[in-house]
Amino acid sequence: MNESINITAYSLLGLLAKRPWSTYELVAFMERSVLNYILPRTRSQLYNEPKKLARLGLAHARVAGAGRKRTVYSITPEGRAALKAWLAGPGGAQKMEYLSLLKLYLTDCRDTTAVGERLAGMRREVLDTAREALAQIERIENTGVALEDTAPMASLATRLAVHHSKAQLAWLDELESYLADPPSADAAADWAMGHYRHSARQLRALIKRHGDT
Amino acid sequence: MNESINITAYSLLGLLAKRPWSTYELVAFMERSVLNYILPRTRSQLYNEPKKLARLGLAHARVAGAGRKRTVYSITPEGRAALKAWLAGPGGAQKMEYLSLLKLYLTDCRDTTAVGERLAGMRREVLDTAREALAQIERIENTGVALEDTAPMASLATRLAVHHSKAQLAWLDELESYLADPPSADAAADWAMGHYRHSARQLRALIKRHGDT
DNA sequence: GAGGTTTGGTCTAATTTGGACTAAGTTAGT
DNA sequence: ACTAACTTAGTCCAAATTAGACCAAACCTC
Repeated sequence: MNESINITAYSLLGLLAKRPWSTYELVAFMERSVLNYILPRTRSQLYNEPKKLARLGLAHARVAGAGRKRTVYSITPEGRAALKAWLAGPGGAQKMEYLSLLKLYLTDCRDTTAVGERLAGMRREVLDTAREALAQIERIENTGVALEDTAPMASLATRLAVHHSKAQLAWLDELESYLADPPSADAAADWAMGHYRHSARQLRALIKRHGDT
Repeated sequence: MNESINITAYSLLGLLAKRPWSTYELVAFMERSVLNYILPRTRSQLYNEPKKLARLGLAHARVAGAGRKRTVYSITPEGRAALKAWLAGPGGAQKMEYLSLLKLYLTDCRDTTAVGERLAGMRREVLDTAREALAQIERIENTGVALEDTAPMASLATRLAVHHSKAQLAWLDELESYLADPPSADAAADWAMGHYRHSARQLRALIKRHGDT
């Protein structure tokens, strides 16, 4: 019954290390800040984890309530210690799940109509993501950073989203050329091989240039 | 008790549409091909889903076994219909989870040692991912595409991984400049604002250039 | 013929999600 | 002053998913 503390709980603890938050604020921040990009979590979990932190003595819960219930959490010294230990530990590569790409992968590549539609849909999705990121930034610019997101780190994390959007759009542009000139049925294997060789070359160059360890 | 068919099951169905596979082959492919990048799933689920497909009549299971047990699945006409309907449906933006970045986000930005170590770790992770992708490509090049991964789509999906690695490394290079010249405590807010404005400008340009719908 | 590796899986607890549900305060219109 | 609609601030639970330990047969090597 030894409750263990998971990634979600640690990240909430990380926010509590900066100041006390009500659960609602924590949830709103996790959903609306760049954290939603780095660690998307459902509401129900976000509401559960602070309770666990309190049970474990890593945070202190105080029901501050004129009228409506509203629980405010603050970090304890034990919490700070646990957070510090966790932050010192190793990270982990990013994992992604990309349903549209999966569907593209599984559609018959000779069905150029379906492929074209999927590509258009993916472009829309990427642009929507970009627009959302932009809206987030504009919210921060209008209200002043300090309001929700004081750390310089947040602005750096946001830059990753920008680089990602750019990469994604560049890739989509590349794919458009597929539609413009799809390989014939018997040349498909060679065509794919050409792309693999191109990818391999680029990867080798990247590894060489950046990995002088 | 109406079993529903999930994304994992659909993607396995998509593979079965190409040819019959044994469960083991399906698992190996999901783990070692670019699908592991698009839809990472655990072994236990990958072993469970084909059974469900069989129960629902979307696939047909045949125990082909000289000696050892080995179940081979093939798609049924109902399976093909279900797959087609699913593929025609909408996709979904990519979701990611990036533990290292989360930790970077939560570390105190004035602790340049910790930040530096985290950045170095992230670079290692990205390079490892790139090396793995390269190894995958080389496996395909050596054995011939046809063996496991016949679709041209696979080579295009792989290109996304390349674009992603490139973007990630460019971002890391940008972050290095943080270490070289960290903002002073009282200039931190302005410094972050500068980055936000830069991001906003780039996002607006991207949206304008690519989103002429 | 002993030991290690690969093949081909099963099983379980714990985690996580998705989504329905509540209930109180707040705002806008009549 | 009354009420409808919306936002805030959550709870609850079944179902999906993961992590990872476990198992056993077949193969390879010495």
